[in-house]
Amino acid sequence: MSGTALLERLRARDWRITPQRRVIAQALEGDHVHLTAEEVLGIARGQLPEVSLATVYNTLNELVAMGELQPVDAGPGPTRYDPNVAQPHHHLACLRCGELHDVYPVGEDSMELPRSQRFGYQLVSREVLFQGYCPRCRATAP
Amino acid sequence: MSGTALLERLRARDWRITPQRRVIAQALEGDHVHLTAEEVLGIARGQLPEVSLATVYNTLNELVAMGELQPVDAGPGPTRYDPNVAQPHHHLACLRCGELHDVYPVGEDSMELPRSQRFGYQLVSREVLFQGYCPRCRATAP
DNA sequence: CCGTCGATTTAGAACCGTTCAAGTTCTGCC
DNA sequence: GGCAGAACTTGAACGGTTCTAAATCGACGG
Repeated sequence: MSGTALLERLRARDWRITPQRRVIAQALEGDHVHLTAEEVLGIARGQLPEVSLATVYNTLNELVAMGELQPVDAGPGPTRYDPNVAQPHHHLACLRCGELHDVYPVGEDSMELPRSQRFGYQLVSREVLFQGYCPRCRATAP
Repeated sequence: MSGTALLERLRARDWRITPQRRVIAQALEGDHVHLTAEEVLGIARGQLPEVSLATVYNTLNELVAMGELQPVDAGPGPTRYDPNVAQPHHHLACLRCGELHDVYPVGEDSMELPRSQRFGYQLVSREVLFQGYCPRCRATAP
């Protein structure tokens, strides 16, 4: 349920929308998308061939800083970026190929960190990551 | 509560214990230790100056593969290695400096992934990571 | 003992993902 | 048009990890 929600939110923030930023943001639209920087570059170049990798990284980092994108480090390989920041959810990752799914476990999420366990930290987020082997990887090797 | 439990477990597995592997395993002893590969190298070299970084990585990877060590990727910087694999626990990491603590939240841990959310994966582990800013980093900058 | 074979270690090069630096181009404003 | 600042590009640099080739070690059989 989005359309171009991301772009609209960025406009609402008075964020300067350049052609490069627009195609990068469009590449990220969607609720179950977990692209790497290189994949974003590939998609963006389909629309605007002269986009550079550095701009992709710059833009991704800005989106992360403004909370519109969540970086997910799971398993091997490059960071993946999750544009679904509205709905709280967890991730399921393949330890072998790095494939990533959104998951919504049942019956929990009272899980808070008691003050005695916070070590004086200012808490920002909680990440839950389930790890395993996807059917494909399970088939092609032990 | 350990002593040289790790080394003993490794012996029990018929794992060949060389001087290098021994000093590396000794560097990892402890329940609240979260060393990086470089830190392990430093400690190991205190006992055996000619240990190489490649051997540290080889050994760490073998320990991870046999389930005696858990790699923790949190925040920036290099992977940290957690020898506390007996007690299930979570982690609290500083987003700025990468400092890592073990935490034991209260009242939860029924959190299972229902079959309908497993996507055919063979599940191996669940990681919970709390992220924030440690008191020191909070003091020295916004 | 000696030679051989496989496992382990080493130094250094290679690799990958990401960031940085320097110069260029674009945008909006006067 | 001209200026200032932001954004972009290219390519080099960087940090962490893995790979490669060669040296070394240990166990075993002859």
